[in-house]
Amino acid sequence: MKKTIFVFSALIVALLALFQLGKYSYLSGDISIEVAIAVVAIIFFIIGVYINKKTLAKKPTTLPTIDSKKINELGISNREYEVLVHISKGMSNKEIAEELFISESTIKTHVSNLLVKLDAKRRTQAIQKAKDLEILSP
Amino acid sequence: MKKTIFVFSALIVALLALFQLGKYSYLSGDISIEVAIAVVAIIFFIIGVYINKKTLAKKPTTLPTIDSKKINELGISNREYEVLVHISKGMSNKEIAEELFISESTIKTHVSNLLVKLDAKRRTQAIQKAKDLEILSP
DNA sequence: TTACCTCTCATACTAAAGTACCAAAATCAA
DNA sequence: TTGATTTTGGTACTTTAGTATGAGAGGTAA
Repeated sequence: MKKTIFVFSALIVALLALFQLGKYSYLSGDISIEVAIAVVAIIFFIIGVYINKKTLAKKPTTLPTIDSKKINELGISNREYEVLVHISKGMSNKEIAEELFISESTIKTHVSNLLVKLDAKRRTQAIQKAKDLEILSP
Repeated sequence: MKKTIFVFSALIVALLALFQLGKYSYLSGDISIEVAIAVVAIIFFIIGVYINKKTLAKKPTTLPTIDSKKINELGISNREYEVLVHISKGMSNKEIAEELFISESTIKTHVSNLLVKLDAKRRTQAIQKAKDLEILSP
């Protein structure tokens, strides 16, 4: 909002400056009206494009939020979440174990706990539910 | 691209028209130069905003496209794809079999074929690859 | 220190998942 | 109708996944 006010203030100032330029060129005849208008047109066209780009750039609030509140609400621990992420990448328990330098048994424990906490019967279902709960990026 | 050319052509025409308007107002003195410039500024500002909105509106090419070309390229049949969709929902082979009114053996066959065609070792990996290939909605 | 939680690991078992190989219907294009 | 492809199904087997249970190590708050 503050930026918007600032930008429009700048626009007004620019307009006033151009008025003076217009009067000057009109009186002196140094600059043709065509050129002045063309310059004004180009400048404001660019300003229009720029402002809109700034505005729309922020707009995509299409929540790519990898929320952490629900993770705590579900009682999912750090390690468990880490395992969950690896599962969603399509890794096997063995591969995850090697990746995290712990035994496959431990992974199985984490997975079992995850399934309970996510109320899922399978790891594939856990992936789905986790994404629905926005604790995993789609 | 064609539209871009069209728009800029229109812009040029508009500029030329404004030149004439400028000359006319200059000669007749009916319209002050300040007003003319202000009008030009506003018009082109709006044009700039409009064009940019059009451009950026298409930009979010966040293809929610459930593409079908790659499905054929990978040699995935209709039934196999149907099974793939159910897998991505987190369903077990047995559940898919009941859903599609066919035996679990058949599902296993389809899944095996899918894994080969998607170059995956596990169903979870198949889900990931399928989404990367944009044959499954994220 | 006790109580509690997280992380770790193991064993033993059940249940899915996946592979390999084969083969009979069904579908479809030539 | 022939030939190719898809869909279906089975058996037998191997491999992951997942459950149940128990337990030790380390950190933390009461």
